[in-house]
Amino acid sequence: MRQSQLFTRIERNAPKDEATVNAQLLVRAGFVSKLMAGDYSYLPLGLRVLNKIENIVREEMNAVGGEEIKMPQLHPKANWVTTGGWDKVDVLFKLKSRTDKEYALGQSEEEVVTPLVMKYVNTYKDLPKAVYQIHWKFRDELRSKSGLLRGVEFLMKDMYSFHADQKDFDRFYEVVKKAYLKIFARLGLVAKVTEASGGAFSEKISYEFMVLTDAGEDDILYCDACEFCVNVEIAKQKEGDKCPKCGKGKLAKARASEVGNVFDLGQRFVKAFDMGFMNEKGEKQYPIMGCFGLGISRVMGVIVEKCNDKNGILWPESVAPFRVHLLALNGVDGAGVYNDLQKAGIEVLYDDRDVTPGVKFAEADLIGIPWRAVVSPKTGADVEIKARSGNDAVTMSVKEFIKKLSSN
RNA sequence: CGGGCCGUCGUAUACCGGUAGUACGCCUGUUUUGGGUACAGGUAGACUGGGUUCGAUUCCCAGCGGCCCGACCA
Repeated sequence: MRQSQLFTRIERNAPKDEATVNAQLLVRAGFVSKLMAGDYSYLPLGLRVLNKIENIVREEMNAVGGEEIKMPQLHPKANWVTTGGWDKVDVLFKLKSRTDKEYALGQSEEEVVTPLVMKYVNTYKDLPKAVYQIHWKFRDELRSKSGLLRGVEFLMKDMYSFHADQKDFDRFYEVVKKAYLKIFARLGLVAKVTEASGGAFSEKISYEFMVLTDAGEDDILYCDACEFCVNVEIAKQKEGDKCPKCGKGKLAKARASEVGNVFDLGQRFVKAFDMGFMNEKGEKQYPIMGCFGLGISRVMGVIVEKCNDKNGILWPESVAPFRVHLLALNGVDGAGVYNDLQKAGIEVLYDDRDVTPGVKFAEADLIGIPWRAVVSPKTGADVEIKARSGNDAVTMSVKEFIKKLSSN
């Protein structure tokens, strides 16, 4: 893409009403624009990042057998009354039609997915099933905050699974847990699997996937020797205590942001809708249901919180809006290099604007594309390459650069 | 929702009870050309509604909006 075509522009000053790093950098660089507190437009650069995160999640959900669907965001009141959520879920947005019919905006989709999937589940032979969607969620938060980290409208992957028995749910949980850890690794994040409360609708503990960052809203205790990690809201231990799991390590306290979670929903929802299946003996039984959430837009904010320096963002290659930022300096035409890179299947943002080199360098650092390629009177037919994360620039032919990128 | 702070060109800021200045941006021209080049000219602003006052962008009240802390976040 030619940068001159972007309708957005980089701001030199950070917006005064954004305090978190993710909001400041993403707004300044033109990835997102705030419509109101907790609600952002995703602009061309930002949407590319969001789509990349989404696709990584989609690949891994497909790999564990999830079937992608898209459910309505506008829900009839009746489904929420059936489960009791209409009165109990505080964050539920409720609205009325002009004929006084009442609706809810989806903040999670058990009320829709349960009757939907169970319509097709008649016997144990139809189980297990896992369906998911990647869709916008609405939550009537009392206070949105921290840029993309807590919005009233946010993009979430939510998968729902149905199992004939607890054992099968436990098996699937382990499968998804591995998939989640793989997803976060691909996104350049380290997530800790954290024991947490199951919330009002599940008596069991849930597991949260936490990324350590001061911009987060959760406090966790984690073992410095093993994988034990617990949300302080249910922790029986305190900072400095011995790890209850391995007995060797000590528990450290940290701030974290919840990027994913897993709930064992038990039979609550299927019972509420009275939707069961027939077991081998011909008896009616209710499945065990699981819910697996992953906040796509929040992940985007968390990545920026983790990957930045004083000059701007450093996107991991897997989610960067483009792989290469081509800067044409001092009147040199970079179109040839641009075409060569594109022909090689490399995503390029080509800064073809008529601005001074300093501006291009500064804005390239802010946008944070992993590779910077410069063509100028100095480089001749070659390109000068620098990683956003590094300090050293090297000059090579376009061919060599393409080779280098394809070997990475 | 409780508490705090705040609302001035597109962005960031300044001053002021007698209606606003600066920087960046943007437009025009010259200049410059490897880390936000320099100069000149131009463009553009007091959230809304009440009140006090001869006069309000400034003071007071309300509304709307934003940020932060807390609570909340099946």
